[in-house]
Amino acid sequence: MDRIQAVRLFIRVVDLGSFSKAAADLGLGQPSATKLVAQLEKKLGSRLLHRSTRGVTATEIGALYYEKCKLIAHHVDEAESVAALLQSQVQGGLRISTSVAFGRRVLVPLVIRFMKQNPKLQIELSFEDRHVDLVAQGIDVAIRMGRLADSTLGARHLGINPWLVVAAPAYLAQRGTPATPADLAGHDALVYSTVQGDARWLFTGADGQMQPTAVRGPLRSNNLSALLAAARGGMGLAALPWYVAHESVKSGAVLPVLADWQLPSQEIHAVFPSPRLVPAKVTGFIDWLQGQIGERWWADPVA
Amino acid sequence: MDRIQAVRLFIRVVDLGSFSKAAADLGLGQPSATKLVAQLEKKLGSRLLHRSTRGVTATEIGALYYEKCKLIAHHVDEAESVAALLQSQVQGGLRISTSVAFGRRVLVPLVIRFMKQNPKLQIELSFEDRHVDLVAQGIDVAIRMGRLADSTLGARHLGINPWLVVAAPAYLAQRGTPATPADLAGHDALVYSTVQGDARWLFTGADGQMQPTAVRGPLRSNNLSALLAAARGGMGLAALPWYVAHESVKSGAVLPVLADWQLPSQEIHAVFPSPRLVPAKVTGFIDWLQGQIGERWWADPVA
DNA sequence: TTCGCTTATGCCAATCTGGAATGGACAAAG
DNA sequence: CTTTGTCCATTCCAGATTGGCATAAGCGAA
Repeated sequence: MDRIQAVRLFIRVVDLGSFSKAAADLGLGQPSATKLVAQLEKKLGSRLLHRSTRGVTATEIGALYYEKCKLIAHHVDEAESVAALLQSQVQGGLRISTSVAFGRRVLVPLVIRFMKQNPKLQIELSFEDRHVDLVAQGIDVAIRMGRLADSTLGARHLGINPWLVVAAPAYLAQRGTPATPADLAGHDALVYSTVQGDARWLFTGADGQMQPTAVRGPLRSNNLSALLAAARGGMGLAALPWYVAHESVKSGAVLPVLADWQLPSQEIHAVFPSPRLVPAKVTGFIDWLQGQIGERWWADPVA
Repeated sequence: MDRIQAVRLFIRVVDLGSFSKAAADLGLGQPSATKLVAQLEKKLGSRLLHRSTRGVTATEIGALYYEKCKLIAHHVDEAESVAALLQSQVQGGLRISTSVAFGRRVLVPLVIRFMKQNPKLQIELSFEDRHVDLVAQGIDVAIRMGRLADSTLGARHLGINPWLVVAAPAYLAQRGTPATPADLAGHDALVYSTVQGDARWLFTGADGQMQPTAVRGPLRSNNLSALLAAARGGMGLAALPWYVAHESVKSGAVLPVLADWQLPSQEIHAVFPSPRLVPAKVTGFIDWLQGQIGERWWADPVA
């Protein structure tokens, strides 16, 4: 027995003065209405309606209870609309977690545009390269690179994050330009410790042949901007995401190396707690993000 | 699924931060709690709680909904207490229907005493000798004489209403005092049309022998006081309830006649709509009435 | 009278509930 | 590092409940 529906039914019965009409109004059978109100009365231990064969009228207690019921129904509607409001509109707080480099270079301009379109949204951007616990940290959505860990979290594929190897022209002039991964043995590598912690770059040739290549060099860092700066300074070769290197490549500060060899691309995912019943602000943000990220998003982040 | 209980459960879950504790608090199993809240969320289409293995915390929507839920629970409690209040205390309006003579002579002084003991009670006394429709007229309790009609109404036996035959001493001196019902043939009878519409008095002798006796006379009335007045005026013999005749008998204005012969006593009943779930004000009044009406109530109405 | 509309009730299949047991995950303690 | 304890989610099953159909009965209107 759903007592809230019973309350709603009772209100309609009093309004219409009839079980049958009220039942039809709420889309259930007349016997159900009779039984439901009878149960309500039993629970209250008090008769609410005077039954006659010609209709029903409220008793003294029933009339008072009717007023209270209208209050209850009103508050229930309000409570449901609270949820519906937050559910339907993109508003409230949205906590986003992202990796440092991707967030700083790609996500920040996108988020700023999204904020302008949704003034009611309060965004908190959290930069963390390690994978944080979404639930524990109260994160609504995290943008993550690479393969997803087995998890009960919800996820949406956003795009591909391609990588390349770059070096400064001065470095290449001095140390020569490698033509194959094997040539890297004699070169200095700038290693991104977070992803390439094992100091191996996995190249894929034009024939699809995978070729893991051990690298070593003077710098390891978990900060891609630092690696880019080092590469621009001629400190060695760096394997970087395109979105990090693109500007420097375009300006000529660094040159692509081993362009015929592919580094493994990372998948970009939006991850959020619980795949079911996701708030509209989260799905809205992710949907919008998908629309913004095109095929060559890394070439022009603020397209 | 009882949504009100679900709301109450949700409140406890948020308060205690645990499904298990809240379930134990409300006296149900932990799986039930999990399912109930899950259904609540499904109905709302929005996740209310962040689950972790260490406990639960409210989501943003859940926190807002929690506040609303406390309001709802408060109003529900209030509505139930409204019913309980009217149910437990004798207060509100009490509509009583009674026959004219019994009401005027017996019930009115009793009701006045009852009113003094229950100041919150608003009583409406309706005098009607015919049997009214309790539901249609909004009567809470009716005091009825005689055998009950087959009915779905609730009823309580209050006592016995004995009758007797009286006449004025002057009348008896002039016309003689009848010694047996058969003697009535030569007498004038004052007929109470409501009960004795067929002009027959049903005597029962000391041996238990029933003896219907046809009577006739100069006056028929549906008002017992009028018959008493006529009897006191020497107009004839009247069959009256003891409570009507008692005072006049005591003062000697009329004398009992055929004292060895019994007229059929009427049963006195309190009748009320619907035998189930009777409001406390009704049962309270009837209980009190039963305590007031003793064996010889008709001899001293304001005992 | 007959008709139409109302409420109350018995009955039955389908559904749903609620509890026990299990699994899995995590945190604190040893 | 392992153990232990706690907590949530899921599965499964018996039992209760629901909701609708059909029906009865009462009452007012035509």
